[in-house]
Amino acid sequence: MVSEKQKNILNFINIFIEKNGYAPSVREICEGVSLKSTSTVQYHLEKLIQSGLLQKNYKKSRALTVNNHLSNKKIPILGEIAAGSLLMAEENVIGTVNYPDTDEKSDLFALSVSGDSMIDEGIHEKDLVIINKNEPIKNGDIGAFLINNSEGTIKFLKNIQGKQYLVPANKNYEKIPVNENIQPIGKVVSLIRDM
Amino acid sequence: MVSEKQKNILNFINIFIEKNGYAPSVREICEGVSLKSTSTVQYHLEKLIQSGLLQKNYKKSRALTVNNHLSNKKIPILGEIAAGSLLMAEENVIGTVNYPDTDEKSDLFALSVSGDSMIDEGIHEKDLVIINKNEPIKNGDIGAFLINNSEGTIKFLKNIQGKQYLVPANKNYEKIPVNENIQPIGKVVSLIRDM
DNA sequence: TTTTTACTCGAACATATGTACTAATATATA
DNA sequence: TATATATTAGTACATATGTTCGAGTAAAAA
Repeated sequence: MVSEKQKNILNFINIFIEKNGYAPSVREICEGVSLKSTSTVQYHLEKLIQSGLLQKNYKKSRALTVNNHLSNKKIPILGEIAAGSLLMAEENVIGTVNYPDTDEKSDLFALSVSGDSMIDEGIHEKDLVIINKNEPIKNGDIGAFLINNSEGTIKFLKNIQGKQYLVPANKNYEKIPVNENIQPIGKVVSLIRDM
Repeated sequence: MVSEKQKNILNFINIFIEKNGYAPSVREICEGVSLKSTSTVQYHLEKLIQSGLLQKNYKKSRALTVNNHLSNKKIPILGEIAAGSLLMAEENVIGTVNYPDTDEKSDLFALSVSGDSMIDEGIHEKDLVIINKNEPIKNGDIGAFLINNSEGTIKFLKNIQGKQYLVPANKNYEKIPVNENIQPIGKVVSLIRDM
């Protein structure tokens, strides 16, 4: 599907971006891969776009983006979960954190932990938990949940005598039966603590 | 030094790059920060370059690079600390982890936690602790130490009645007086747990 | 053989884009 | 008050750059 020349071009673009921090122009690609005509490069760029390996923006200079699937994602940190919505509205994003993720299907975000309901699991206040919205919360997992469309929380999901509960890791808190007021957000897949 | 407008522009450039994968043109910055003249943007860009916050390439389109000192480092994970040496010999590296680091002077590595001596501080077995060899361990800090040139451990460093001790966060373990057999390695600056 | 496909080139075009120059305004400083 | 500094705007220019078109070559397929 993609020829050697096209791989060559893609590689050149990758290296160029890594080195310079911005994409090469069509003419710079010409030089870089020993082609004399800009239209030849244009031709190959089209092929690469068709193959889904590259993205281009019509008439915009140096507006190439390589679809590197193994990249380090910048994921948003949400201050609190918006009432009535699981959407990550722009105004709720209080920062971003770099997180290495191999899985394209994952939909990650980070939450800053408030409270001590999971202290016995070593999840402290102000810890950053990474949540994957596309990973189901199974029995025994720690997940993020939205209660009454207003409050976000981190709890164990546990099946006790046929009923599901949100179980804290702190004896001072009660377990919460799962009902229609509780929406699962995603599984907690990682924890980051800065000291 | 840098005005609000300049911070505003830098922020816009950052967000733009993050969103699109390439830098904005001067005119796109105009729109983005509500300025009507390209020369005004040019003026502010010059200021930002003088401040060392931005890099530009003469006459090249969209060739802006932001000097984010917040780069993502790949740091080595050590399985165990080599006997008789604090050096990170290649053969001890069992992997790498991506970690966003602000400080260029820092010398970071990661250790996989073994044992439960710090469980009450929420540091679990198999957690990854990030250690900065160039950051001194102060009283009350959690640090990494090498005992008898053979065993690496994570403990509190605490000053008790004029003497220094390595203090575990687990009642089942005793505190260890600091003597010549104990070498400080570096401060524990972060913790990563995958679940 | 003819036809198709892949690749390349050259030249020209249109414009997106960086740059330069002048002027105006406001605010601070002497 | 006069002077300097910071900021903005408008206009125009030069060119860097993406795009288009036509044509040629070589190899593979029919």
